[in-house]
Amino acid sequence: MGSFKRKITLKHIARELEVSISTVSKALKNSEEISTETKEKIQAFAKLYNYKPNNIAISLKNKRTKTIGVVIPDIVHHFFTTVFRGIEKYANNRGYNVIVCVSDESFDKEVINMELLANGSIDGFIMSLSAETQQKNDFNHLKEVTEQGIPLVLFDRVTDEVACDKVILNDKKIAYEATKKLLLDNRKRIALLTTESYFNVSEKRNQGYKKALKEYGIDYDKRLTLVLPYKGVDESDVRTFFERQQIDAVLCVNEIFAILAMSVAQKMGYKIPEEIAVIGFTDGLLSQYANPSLTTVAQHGVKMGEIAAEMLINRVEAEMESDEEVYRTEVLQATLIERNSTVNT
Amino acid sequence: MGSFKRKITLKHIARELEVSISTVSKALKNSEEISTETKEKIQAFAKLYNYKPNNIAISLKNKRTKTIGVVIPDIVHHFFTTVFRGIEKYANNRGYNVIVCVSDESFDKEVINMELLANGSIDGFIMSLSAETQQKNDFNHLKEVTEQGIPLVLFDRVTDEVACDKVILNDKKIAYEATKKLLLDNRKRIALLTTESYFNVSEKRNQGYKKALKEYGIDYDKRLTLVLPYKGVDESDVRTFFERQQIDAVLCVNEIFAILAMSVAQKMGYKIPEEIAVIGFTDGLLSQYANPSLTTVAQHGVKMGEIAAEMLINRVEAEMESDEEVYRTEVLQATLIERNSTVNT
DNA sequence: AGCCCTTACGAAAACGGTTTCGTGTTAATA
DNA sequence: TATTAACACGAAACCGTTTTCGTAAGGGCT
Repeated sequence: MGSFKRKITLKHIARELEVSISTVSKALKNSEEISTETKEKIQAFAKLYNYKPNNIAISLKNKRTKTIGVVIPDIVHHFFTTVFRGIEKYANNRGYNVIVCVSDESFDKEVINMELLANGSIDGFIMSLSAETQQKNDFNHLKEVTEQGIPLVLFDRVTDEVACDKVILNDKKIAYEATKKLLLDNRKRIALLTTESYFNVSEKRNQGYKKALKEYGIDYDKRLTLVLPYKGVDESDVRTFFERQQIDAVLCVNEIFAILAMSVAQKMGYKIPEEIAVIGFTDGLLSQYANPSLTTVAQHGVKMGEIAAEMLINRVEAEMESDEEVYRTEVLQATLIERNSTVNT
Repeated sequence: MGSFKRKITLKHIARELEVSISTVSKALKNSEEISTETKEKIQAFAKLYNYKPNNIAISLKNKRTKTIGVVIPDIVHHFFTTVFRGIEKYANNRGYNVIVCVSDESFDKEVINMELLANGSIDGFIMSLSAETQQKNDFNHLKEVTEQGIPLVLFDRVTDEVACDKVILNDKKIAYEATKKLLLDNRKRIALLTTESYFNVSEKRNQGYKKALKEYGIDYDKRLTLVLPYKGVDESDVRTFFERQQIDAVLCVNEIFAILAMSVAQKMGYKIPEEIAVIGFTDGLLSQYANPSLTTVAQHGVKMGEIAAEMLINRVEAEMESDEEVYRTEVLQATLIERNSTVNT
């Protein structure tokens, strides 16, 4: 049969009711200009046929799409989905839609996706840098976007090279505190499982770790730091590392490293937390359901997403392009959630 | 200061080069109609000023947005993100963008989101029903969408009430096989941890479970079935259940139930898999990193997403609305991944 | 010289709205 | 009765493209 109720437009209503398109438009907006009688007639008709204005046409007219583009490195990832949830929630409340692109940690995909969206599809970007982008240190695609006047908010994986609003975690401080907690528990040989230093968050966490050590008079021993790839970690690497070094605690820059460390330690016969304490980052399902449950740094992704969305939408709607090129960097306080992979002091 | 490189349009180019807009448009499309000389001039200029056609305008003209709407119940959820990844990957390859809405398991949010997107923003929907929608059994919002001629593909949580393409798992069969595996291992008292039966996937899995039992001459004992809420499970409920029933295996309809069952059983002193074997659904991080690692049903979310996207885009591009109202339901074969929560036979 | 056919381009409509401005009708006022 | 203001509506421009159709200019032909 084909479809019946094809979308109806102003033109259809106008023709049917023998008025002009402008009259219909005004009537539906309840304009004072139109007589009550006509308005009622038009509104009734519109309701009957379930008229809804075409978003695309409105976008074209207003040069506003009411949608924001989110570019993240990975979607199957607790922290990012959590941030996304915050973005989506806040954005929806303010009448915005969210369009997602996944860079897959690839520079090229990031560039392509952004170029695609930057041509009118969205009012602004919220993003977290891909691994490759951080490694290459090439941010021209971001700069181009901002130069075109498209607002941009960076979160978590940010860079100083681009002038825009940012939302980050106080990574250094919380890593410092986590390490301190281990030190207070009289741990002396604290290992650090981290990623390549071009990840600015890892770098910050490393700094916090070192700062705490220093404060407690312990020399940084680089043999206690294990650098792992961000994807596809090999368990045996962790095992070798644990065999070579004597260790009584581990600080990990993410959840997977933590669970892995714990698992390997357990297989080697260590008791957790008695013999080896473990602290991770990201309070995901893994941390909650691990055995023992993981002490971890909660990154408050939802909150971060909400803030990012708020900053972006405010920027978008401050249209008068107030030339207020004063960008803010919002720093969120992470919190340490103590569970059973560390002893409770 | 403000921004320099504001987006340039055909009109700008036309004015600058003193030609008409149509000439510019044609030149940029390399039309034969335009002289080589003029084309080169225009193309050079366009390149110099980094001209990119405005997506919104093109969408309005073509009545095609090249974006698809995805509505899922939850984003912080391994299976859904996995499907999303498949959708995104396939869609991007065919030049489509993806806009996501999360229904949060709420009927109202699902309706609102769909209405918002159905007004021209997208070319078609891919979705999985929210819990509430399944419970209410109200699918008018879906029907309206399809009646408007907007293609729709349902995945995983589907319904017979709506005529459209679907992608599902052979839930019954795989649950049957999982149960059979436990039975072959000589387990006699197999518990089932499931959700309310209005979740059609749970219902199917329950059926598979029962079928296997029957086949092995074991009467279905409803006391061995524990129905849990889909969100916010209370660990003590599981414990009480385990205390009341003697059990030697558990089949769980999702990963969280499985990890929980395992954790409670361990706390009660049971050895896994020797005394109690556990099988879950969804091969996520939890299953992989659990201790012992979880035998689980891999749902092949990426594949499912790809298929859904393919079906949708084909439908969208078959424009001639060939009236071919022949809808397909693609059934994916799930596979059982055997790990250490069951004994290897 | 007159005709016709290319060639190379422009005008205008269309997509579906919003909005400014103009105008015919009626009623109130001088 | 003539002037004017209020009222109710329509015409048209505009957002940025695409595309159809029309046409001026120029060349080749008889």
